[in-house]
Amino acid sequence: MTFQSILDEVRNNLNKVLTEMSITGIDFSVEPAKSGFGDVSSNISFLLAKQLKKSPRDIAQLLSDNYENSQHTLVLKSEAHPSGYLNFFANWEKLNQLILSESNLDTFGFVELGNKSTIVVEHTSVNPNKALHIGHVRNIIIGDTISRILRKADYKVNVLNYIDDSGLQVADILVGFTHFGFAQEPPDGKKFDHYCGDDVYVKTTQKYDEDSSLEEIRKNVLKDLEDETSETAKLADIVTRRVLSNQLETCWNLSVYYDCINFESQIIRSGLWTKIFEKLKEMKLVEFENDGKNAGCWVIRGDGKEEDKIVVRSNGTATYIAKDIPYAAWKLGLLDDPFYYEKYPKDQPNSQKLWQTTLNTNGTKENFSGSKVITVIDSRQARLQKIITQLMGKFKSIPDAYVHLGYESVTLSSETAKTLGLDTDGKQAQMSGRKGLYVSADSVYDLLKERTIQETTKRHPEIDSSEIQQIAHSISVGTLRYEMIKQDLDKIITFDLTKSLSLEGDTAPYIQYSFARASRILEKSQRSPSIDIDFSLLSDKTELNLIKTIGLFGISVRDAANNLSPKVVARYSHDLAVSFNSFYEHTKVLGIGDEKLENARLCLVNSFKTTLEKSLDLLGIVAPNKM
RNA sequence: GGGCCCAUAGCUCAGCAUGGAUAGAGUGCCGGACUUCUAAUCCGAUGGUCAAGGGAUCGAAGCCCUUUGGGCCCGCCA
Repeated sequence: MTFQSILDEVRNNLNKVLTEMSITGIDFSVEPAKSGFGDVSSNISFLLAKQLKKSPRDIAQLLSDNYENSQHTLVLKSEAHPSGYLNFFANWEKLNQLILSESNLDTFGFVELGNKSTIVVEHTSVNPNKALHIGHVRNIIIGDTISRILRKADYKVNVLNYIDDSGLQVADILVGFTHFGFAQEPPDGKKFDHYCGDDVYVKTTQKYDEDSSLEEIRKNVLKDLEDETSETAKLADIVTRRVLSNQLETCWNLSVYYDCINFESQIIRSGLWTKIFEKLKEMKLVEFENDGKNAGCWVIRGDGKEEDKIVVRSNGTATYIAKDIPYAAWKLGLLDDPFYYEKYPKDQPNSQKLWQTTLNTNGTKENFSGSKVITVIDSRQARLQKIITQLMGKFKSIPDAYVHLGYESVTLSSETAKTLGLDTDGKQAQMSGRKGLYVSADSVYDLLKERTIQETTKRHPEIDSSEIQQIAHSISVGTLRYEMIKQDLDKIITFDLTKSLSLEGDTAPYIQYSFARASRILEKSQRSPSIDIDFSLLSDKTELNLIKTIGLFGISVRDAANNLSPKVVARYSHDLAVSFNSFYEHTKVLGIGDEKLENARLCLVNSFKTTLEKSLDLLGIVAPNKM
């Protein structure tokens, strides 16, 4: 695996050197060097200092001398740095060849971590009573990116979207339709999901605040939802599926795809809860309270000072968390699967098969469970997810079989909140579906698209409008996705409408632009680059740095997959673009009057282009050839 | 009252898992580079008590403890 090869060589040789010195059990690092310190660095001397009673500097020198005797192919020389680090310099002629030829393989960047094991990634799972807002976008982009990375890391990934079609939020819009006279058709071409969220949901919940007696209606509707033969349930089915269809359009537009859609109503009707409840009782994971404040309830004991969690109320009904438990167990394949599966009525744009659960026995049997499960939900649900994780840990012996991948929420900047009519006194504001305080995913996309169409048209007046549309789409999706993924999961994103339209600096367009530049060089060269070149011709600092960065792709993928950290790939893509832009500004490729050198550089440009394409693909971002 | 997360340049963030070299980007401000493979770019300058204090270590932005400031969670709601 490219740059990994030289790391492996160094590690092996250092181990041999240690063996010769009769030293064992040292867990030293071998990693890509910081710039200015050779190509590979090891901290080995620091770790030996105490044992050998010498300064790290002297040890580095000793190791370096011994290292010179070992067989090396990719390493040119070692060097003891006065700081104590042991640095290695690569034989770039060989490493160039290795990296550039491997980068042309389809499997470049593929890492063997999952060994083809199955892993479930659940994300999106937005209540089907509203359109996706910018906070949901963070969820779906994290989930989708993680799925793509895990596939590249040799996992078979099943992507699920859980639809809570029988919850309170759905009940609320049903109340709006059945009791407050909201028309079932949205006005003048408004998307149905937007209509439900912006109008029906917001205005219906407003009425509860004004008149608390309406709560009774709400409760009855919620109760009716559980009975599939009721008129309420039938209407709910029509409404939620229509909203879901609109939500999926938004997701698909952002290049987010799924394998299977699960409906909460079916989980309830399947009787899975009863089965898992019996199991929980058997395993004494739930206990019946005879007295105290939770008398008559079944509870899960809290950890330490934490409160007990009620799973079954004293009236015998199950609480919210009780719906999550069977679903989690189902995802892990711990229960006999009660579902049948049918094709979702619409095809996904990428033609990936999309299934949905059904209780109708006409469906087929499929398997969407996994030996591991990753559930992407924002960290406000950390407490409930912790309980689920602990329960699943009791059922399944594999460590970390159930992982809650949490992330901080997206808030609105005070300026953006102000445009929505909320004065926050300079503070950021939490979004709220009920209050109608949110920025929809579709509207952000539309604004970005408008902006990028303008920008692209200005730069390329010669391009026809359908191509402009396509380019603007790629840039808009890229920009939105990149903004949602480039920072760590535990950082709050303060969304600002104006700032989100920035297309410069650490953004997707910056990265995409470097791709377009490379494409144009290759296009103008009018030939396909050959790998049969003299690799020693690529010796300029910017060339070597670009090759090195290309070679680090696999290490990046592994790091991202191991740590479930999508931003690692975002940063890698950016680093790669920076390396290329620096190369581009300093080195000419075409028209330099030296065909061999031109060939070599074309080969490098081509490697860069295919590597960036693969890297961006993990982020769900497409780079246009022109922009 | 209990629990989780955050704090690094004016602003937004990397680096922290696995301690070691001159703590890096972007953005902003200032100054340069388009008759050149696309300036959505590049080069330079400016900018740091790594929130504070303590501890362990030869060595801390990173590990441990405490404190401060900010965000979130803790219903027989979902």
